[in-house]
Amino acid sequence: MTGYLSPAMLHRNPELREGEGEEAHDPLFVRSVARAMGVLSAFHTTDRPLSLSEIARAAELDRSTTQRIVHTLRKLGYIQRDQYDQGYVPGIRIYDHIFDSMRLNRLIQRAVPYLLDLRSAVNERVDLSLIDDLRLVYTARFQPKSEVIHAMMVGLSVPIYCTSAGWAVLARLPEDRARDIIRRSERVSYTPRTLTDEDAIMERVAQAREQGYIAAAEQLLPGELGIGAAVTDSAGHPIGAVTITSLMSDWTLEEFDHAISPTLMQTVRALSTG
Amino acid sequence: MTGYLSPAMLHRNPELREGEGEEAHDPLFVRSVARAMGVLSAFHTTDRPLSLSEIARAAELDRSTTQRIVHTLRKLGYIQRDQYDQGYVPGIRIYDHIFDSMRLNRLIQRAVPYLLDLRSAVNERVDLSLIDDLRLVYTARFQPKSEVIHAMMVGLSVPIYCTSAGWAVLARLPEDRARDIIRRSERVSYTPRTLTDEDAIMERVAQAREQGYIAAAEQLLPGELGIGAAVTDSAGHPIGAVTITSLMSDWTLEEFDHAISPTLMQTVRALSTG
DNA sequence: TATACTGTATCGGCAGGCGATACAAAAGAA
DNA sequence: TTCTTTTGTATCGCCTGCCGATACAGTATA
Repeated sequence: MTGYLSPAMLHRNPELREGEGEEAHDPLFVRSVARAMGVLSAFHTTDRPLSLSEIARAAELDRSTTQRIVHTLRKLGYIQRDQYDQGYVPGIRIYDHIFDSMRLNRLIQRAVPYLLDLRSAVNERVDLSLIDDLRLVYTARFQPKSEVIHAMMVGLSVPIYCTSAGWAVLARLPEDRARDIIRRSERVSYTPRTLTDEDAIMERVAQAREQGYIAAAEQLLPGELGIGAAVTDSAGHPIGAVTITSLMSDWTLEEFDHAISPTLMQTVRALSTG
Repeated sequence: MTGYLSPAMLHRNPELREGEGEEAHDPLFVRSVARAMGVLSAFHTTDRPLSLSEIARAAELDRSTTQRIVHTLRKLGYIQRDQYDQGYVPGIRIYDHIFDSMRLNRLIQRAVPYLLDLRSAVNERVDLSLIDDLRLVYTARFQPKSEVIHAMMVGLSVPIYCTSAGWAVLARLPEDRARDIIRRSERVSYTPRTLTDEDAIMERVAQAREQGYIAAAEQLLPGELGIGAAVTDSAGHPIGAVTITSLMSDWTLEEFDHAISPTLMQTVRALSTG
C-alpha cells in the first residue's frame, strides 16, 4: 500500500484562486505573498524535484517572477536544490513552522499521552487529525510495532465526506453546515464502496451522532477498516478527530466495532473536556 | 522533562537579516516574501497566541505592513485565529508543506522501516535528523512504548557542536569545515558538562571519525545519554544522523555504548549506501 | 548540428506595496 | 464610572521595488 497516496495528498480544499474572475481588488491583499506560497505549493503535485519552469507552470507564474521568488525562498531556506542538484525541493526551514504549529496547538500537546495509551490498549494504528474545512489533516500517527509502512504521515489529509472520522465530525455540526461541507466536497469514489450520495452520507452521520462514533469499511482504501470519533472544544464544536484503523483481513467490521469503540470513546471524552 | 525545550526550539541558525547593514541591494530578492516568512517566524519565540502588534514587534515590521501580511496569510490558511479568538496562531496549511517535504526526501522515506527495526532491537528512543548548517533538525522520532513524553518532536532542532549526532556529522566533514561550523555556533552551556571549547569538541569528533559513531552524556539535558552516527550520501557527504537516546538512570555510558552501538552502526550503514 | 531545456542576469515602466493615519470596540487600570 | 491602552480593521496618496520581457551560457536529448 505504498503508492496509494502519492504523489500528492488525497484531498485538497479548493484553493483561493488569485484574481478569480472580477472579484473586487482587496487592498490588504499582498500579491507577492500569495505567489510565494503558491510557489511552495507547486510541490504538492509532484513526486520528484522540480525545475524552475516546472514550478512556474504549477504556480501559474511566468519564469521571471518564479525565478525571483524561488531565489528569495532559497535564501531563506524554504526551498533548496535537491541532493544531486537536479532540481528544487522544499527546504528544511519548513520544519521550524510545523514545530511552532504543534507547540501552539493545545489539543496536540495534550493528546499525545492519551493516544499512546490508546494504541497500547487496542494495538492498532491510531491517528489524530484536525479539521480544515472539507478535510481532516493528520497531525500525529501512532502505530503498533508490527506495522512498518506509512509511519510518517504528518500532514496527510483525507476528505471529510468519506471517512469515519469525517462523519463523526459532521455529527457534531448543525445539519445545514454538515450538508454544506458534503456539497462543497468534490466527491470521488476512491473504492467501489465509497459513499458519495449526500443522503447516504447523512445517514452515517446520524448514526455517528447517536453512537458518538462511527465505523466504516473501504471508504478510502480497499481492505481498510476505520473507526472515528470527534474531539470537541468546551463549547461542543468539533476541532478534530481520532481514528483507529485496521484491515479487513484481521477483523470483521462488527468485531472491530465492538472491540475498539469503548476504548476510543474513553479517549475522545478525555480529550474533549479540556 | 516537559518544559526544557519550550517555548522555542533549542537552537536556531543565524537568520538572514533583511536589510542588514549596507549590503548591496539584491535585485532578485523579493522583500515581501521575506517579510511574510518573517511574520510566520514570529511564532518561534512564543508559547501562546500573538496579537497583531506582537507579531509586528517580533517580525520587526510596522503594524500596517504586518496587518496586510497577516491578512494575506490568513486568507491562504497559514495563520488563523486561535481557538478562543484571543490571538493568531500558525494555520493548518503548513502541514501540507511538511507533507511535501517528507514525501520528497528520499532519506526519510527509506529510513522509516529501518528506524522502526532499530527501535525494536534496542528498545530506546530513536531519532532521525537532517543537517541545516549549524544544527540538526529532527524529522522523525520513534520511541519505545514505555515513554510517553515528547512523542511529537518533528521540527525540533538541536545544535551540532554539542550533540553526539552533531559530532558524528562533523567527523564526516573536512577538518576546516568542521571547525568553521563550531566557530560560527553560539556555544551555550546547556549543562555543566556541555562542551564549548573548539579543541575539546574536535577531540570527540576525531573519536567519532575513528569509531564511526560517538556517545555523549549530558550535553543538552541533565541525565541524558545519547549515541549518534551520521548518514552519508553516495559521495560520502553527511546528510543527516541517527540518534539513540536514553537516561543515566538506566545505563552507564560505557554499558550503553557497548549495548547499542553495533546495532546503530548496522542501521546507518544500510541508510548510507542508498 | 539543431533543439530544448537548464539556471542566471539585466533593466525600464508603472502597478501595487508601503506606512502614516484614523476609528470603534474591548480590556484593563485608576 | 472614567481614563488609558490595546485590540482589530479600514483608507489613501506617494514612490519604491516588483513585474516580466529579454538575453545568454551551459547541458542534455535527438
